[in-house]
Order: sequence, then C-alpha cells, then structure tokens
Amino acid sequence: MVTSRDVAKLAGVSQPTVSRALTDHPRVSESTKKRVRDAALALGYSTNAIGRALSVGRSDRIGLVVTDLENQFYANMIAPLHRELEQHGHELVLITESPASAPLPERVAAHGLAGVILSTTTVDSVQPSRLRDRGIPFVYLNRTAPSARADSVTVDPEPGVRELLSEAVALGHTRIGAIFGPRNTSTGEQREQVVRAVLDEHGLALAQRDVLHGPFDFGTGYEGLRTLHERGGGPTLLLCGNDVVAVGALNAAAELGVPVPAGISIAGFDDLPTSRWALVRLSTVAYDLDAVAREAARLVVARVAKPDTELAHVVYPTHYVSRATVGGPRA
Amino acid sequence: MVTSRDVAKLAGVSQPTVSRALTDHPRVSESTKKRVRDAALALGYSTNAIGRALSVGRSDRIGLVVTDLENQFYANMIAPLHRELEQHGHELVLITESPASAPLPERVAAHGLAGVILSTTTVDSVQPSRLRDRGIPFVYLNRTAPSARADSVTVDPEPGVRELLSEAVALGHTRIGAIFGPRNTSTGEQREQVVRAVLDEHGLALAQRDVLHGPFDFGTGYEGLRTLHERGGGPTLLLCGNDVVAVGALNAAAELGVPVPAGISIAGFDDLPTSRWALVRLSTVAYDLDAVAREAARLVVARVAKPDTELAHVVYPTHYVSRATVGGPRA
DNA sequence: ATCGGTTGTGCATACGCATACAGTCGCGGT
DNA sequence: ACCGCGACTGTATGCGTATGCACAACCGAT
Repeated sequence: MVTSRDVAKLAGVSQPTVSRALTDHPRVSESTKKRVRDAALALGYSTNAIGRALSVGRSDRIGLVVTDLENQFYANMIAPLHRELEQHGHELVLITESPASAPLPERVAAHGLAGVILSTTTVDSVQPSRLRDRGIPFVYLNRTAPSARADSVTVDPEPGVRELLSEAVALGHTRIGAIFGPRNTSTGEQREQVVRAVLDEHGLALAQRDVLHGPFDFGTGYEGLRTLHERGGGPTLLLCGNDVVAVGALNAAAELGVPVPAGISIAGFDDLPTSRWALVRLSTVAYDLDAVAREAARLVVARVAKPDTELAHVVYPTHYVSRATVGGPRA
Repeated sequence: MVTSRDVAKLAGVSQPTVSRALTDHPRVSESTKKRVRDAALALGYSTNAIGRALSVGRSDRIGLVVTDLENQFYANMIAPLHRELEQHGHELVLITESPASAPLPERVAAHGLAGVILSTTTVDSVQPSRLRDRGIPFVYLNRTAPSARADSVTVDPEPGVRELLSEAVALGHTRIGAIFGPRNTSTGEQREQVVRAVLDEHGLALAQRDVLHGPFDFGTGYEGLRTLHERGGGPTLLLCGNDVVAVGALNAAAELGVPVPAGISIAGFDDLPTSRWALVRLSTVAYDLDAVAREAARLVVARVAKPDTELAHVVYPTHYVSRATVGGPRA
C-alpha cells in the first residue's frame, strides 16, 4: 500500500507537507503542491480514508437507517441519496434496524459514522436521544419526532389529499375506506389525520369497518383489499397509506377480478416510479421524492460540517396526480 | 467518546487487556474478561471501527459496485446482500462506477474497503487487474471476466431458455425477436449466445431486423417495442435480456394498445419480485436471485478471511416460469 | 544593518486499537 | 530450595493521517 510517506519521499518533502499539499492548505507553495501532486499521481496514491478518519475524529460516511430494504419506497430513496452524498464527498452505508442486533446508537458509534439519516417508520426503536448524547448528527427523512430536536425533511400531505378528495367527492364517492400505515408512525398518523380532517370538511367520515392499519408494505394492501372484498359491500374508494400498499391492493383486485376503478377506486401516496407504469397507472398523492431525498442528504452533510447551526425543517408540498385507478363509484 | 482506555481504567486493567478481553483472546482469564465486559457495558463502550481498521490493516466494509442504483435489478440485490454481510459482521457500502469520478481501484483503496462485489454490466470500467495489484479481494456477481481470476457467482441460462423456447415452439412461434443486453457484457452476451444456440436446435434463427440491443433498463424495452411496432409485422414472441427490459416492453405494449400475449408474447429473465405481480404476470427465465446475492456475499467474506484459497465459481441453474405474457402467436 | 512580520516547511504528536514482546506470578517437579 | 514452565497481563509500538508548534528563510521597512 502506498502511503503519504512514500509520496513525501518521492517529492522530496516531509509527510505532513504531503498532507497539507493535497488538502490545498494555503501555507504550502504552489511549486511544492505541484511536485506533491505529481508524485502522488505517479505512485497512484490516494489518501487513506481510515487514517484520515482516525486523525480528524470522524469519517466521511453517512448511515442510512431504514426499516426494510426490500421495500420499494426505501429502494427509491437510495439512488438519489447516494448521488447527492457522493457529490459532497461522502459515502453511503446501509443500516437496518434489526431488533436482534445491537442498539443503533452503539452500532453507529462503532462504525464511526459521521452522520445518520433516519428514515425508519417506527419512532422509538432508534433512541435518537442517545444518538445526540454521543454527539452523532442525525436527520429525519420523511418522519419527525418532535421531542428529538433534529433537522428533518418531510412532506405536507394536505394539498394533495385535498385535491384527491375534492375529485373523489365530485365523482360521487361517499363510502370511502382506507388502509393507513402503522399507528406508531409519524408519517402514518399524519396522513390519517389529514385525510380525516379533509373528509370532515366535505361532511364525510370513514366508517370504522372500512379502515385498516398495517405496515407500509405490499402485503398490507394485498391482504387489506381481500379482507374488504370478503366482507362485501365495501367502500367505493380505497385510500392507501402509500403507493406500495396501493399496489398491493391493486394486485389483489386484479386477482379477484375486481375491475379498477369500475369495481373500486384506489389511490396511493408517494408517486413511486412504478406507479407511473402503463400497467399500473396509479392515481396518487405525489411529491418530488428525489428532491426530498437529496435535501435530506444535504442536511446531514451541512449538519456534520457545522453541528451548531440552527435546525432546518424542510417541508415539501404534495399534489394529486390523477391517473387510471380513481373513477366514479360503482352503481 | 468512550475509548478502550476508559474501559481499562474502570476495570483496573491496561488498555491492551481490554482489547484482548473483548476479542475473546484465549490468554485472558475469565474473571478479567467478565470485569472488562461489565465495565464496557457500564460505559456504553463499543470498539471503534476506525481505530480497529487502522490497526489491523483492513476494515470490515464490503463495497458493492453497480452501474446504476436506479435499476430494479440492483435494487433487488441490495437487501439480500446486506442481510448476509451483516450476519458476518460486515457492512455494505454502495459504489457506482461513475466515469466522472476517480478510477475505481483508487476509490476502493482510499475507502479502505476489505473487499468488493462487482456487479457492473460493463466489463472493463473497473480495471479488475489493478484491483488485484492492490491486493483487494473482489468477487463477480452475475458476470464474469475470464482474464481476471476471481471468485464468481453466475447463472446458467441454458435450462431456462431451453424450456422457454420449447414451449414457444410448441405454441407455434416461428418469428421470434429479441432485445438483448449490451454487447460488451458477459451476462448479455451469454444470454444471447444461448438463445441463438437453442433456437438453432429448433431449426429457427433470429432475423436481423428483429434483434435489438441496449442497456438493461426500462427504456431499452420500452423504446424497443415501440420501434418494432412502428416497423409493423414484427415477431410474435419477443425475448428480453432481463425482466426490467421486458417490463419496459410490456408497458409500451399497454400504451400502444397491443394485447399481450394475443398481439405479441413477451418473455423476460431474472424473475424479479415485480414480475410476479398480478398486474404483470411476466413469463420469465427464473433463478434464485436472493440465493445468488447471498452466495456472492459469502464468497467475498470468505475471500477476505482467506485470500489464498482456491477460487470458487458458483453457477446457479435457471428454469422457466410460465405466467401470462407468453401465449400462442397471433393469427 | 537590524528587526518585526510573513511564508513555507519540518518535527512531534495524537487519534483508537491490536499485537509482538517482555515481564510477573504461581505452580509442580526435582 | 531451586528451576522451569505455563498462565496472565503490562509495556512499547505501529497502523496512516492531520495539526499545533517551532523553526528557517526571506521580505520590506526603518
């Protein structure tokens, strides 16, 4: 392995000078900088991230903590996050919150992460307060936790939900059901509250029996629609906690031979790329998923660089995208 | 930050003893081990990965190098890879081969990765020989490069393709087209060769005008089907380089109002989870994607632990899964 | 010519951990 | 009683980089 000392020898300078030259320290003359750079290039040297991390006390690695990597929602977050972090010279480390393994704060500290992006659904599992105790910057992505003071980037469901329900009401839907996300989730609860509030404005309410809850995954939507179908005479419009759930419902409907939207209308939330497929054409409450992810990346990076600046709470708007899965209620 | 020295002080031993106790060194008495463990627990200590990595000369981090994180194929690899690596005490770092940034070997070395899983489509971009020069273990996932001696886990297209084409011929298809993967790809080339060979056994051949090539992405399938459709009178069965391409074609067909399989049959390769959706029901050449990914993870881990053991080339079989997108040829 | 100030570089050291080596202690055998 | 050996544990050091500090060289001003 070629070290900065090797470069130093070749360039005829000391090791610290190599370090300074390569980090563009102002107190190094241009001529030495050039000599050092040439030597580094000749030897194929690139500074050892581990040594650097140990020396400066932190790495350039950002952890992304998610509940479930299989989930399409998280899968779609990874690419934009990675791109943005890479541009800032950081790398992305994936972490899942498996209850089996060590508590997250310990794992994060042990891995020497510079910062963490929390995008888990369940609120308490990561013990954010203990993260703060350890001085590890973290940012909430698509969820918040008021008690834990940290940057966050979230989405405001209201405009999108308002548009969606206006259209639904105009189409004549009165019996509306929902498959919401898990109850202990800020995202899930917020979406549920907004839906109920906006429905209330229209003089409508969700019947108890038309409301289901479950994790934000395919199975929740799939099983949910089957449950409602078995009961018979269910809602004419089914609001889903997110697109993954909605697609699960859509697939169950297809299997059961229930036409969408003629038999039942289905709406989602998130506007994932798959929802735009001609095979899916999911009507959904949309927002700029890539921008949200990139913003989270920017926030951690900024927080890592300057831990004591004012907290940022970025909120993205939503809008309704009407495609093919919401139509008039069945006769 | 709590260090091993803090633990040492609390436990009344020296720092090296802490290190040895926590790594379960045989020459440390059970009583001191217990005292050290208790002290560590009391202080919430976990060994600093950076310090450890610098000391032992390598980290426990495995890099996954992919062409395109957006691609569903890679997205589906990540979860099983992560799980398997985590079980072995390694973590997963994502790396994309962006031509813009530094050459991969330098980046890998700089990040201090213990090993690398190469799952890029293009063969030469990563310069595997230079990886070997630097002594960084790497493993090929879903591709090979005969010149570079390294472990690999691949898939044998033949049994699946054979089943697929038997069924297609039995159904009466004679005019068969294909959208293959990129030409400079081991996976793409292999699949193409096998298809041509098996077709040849049936006395069939691909007409030049019915064969397209392109990257393994949605757009390739989408544009490909549109191109064939515009020309008119195309093949009755379209073989796609992988499921992502096939789904692209499927969506184009849906937009164009071409019924599948009545208007055209479409087959894929990989059997991604989305291909099983009731909305998709893609007939495809399948293999155990999770097992392939996990095997790759196991191979790097083993290679990192013992760099000089014999090379492993694991090949998984394929089989054909007949769902809804392949039927008899149009009249 | 002398001196304060600036510029550029080297020296020493620290980061947290692991490990080769040296040392201590206690035990059993003669 | 002495020696030797094994069982533990401490000391010293190294991994590769960054950085505070000291120092040398040089500049311009008096």
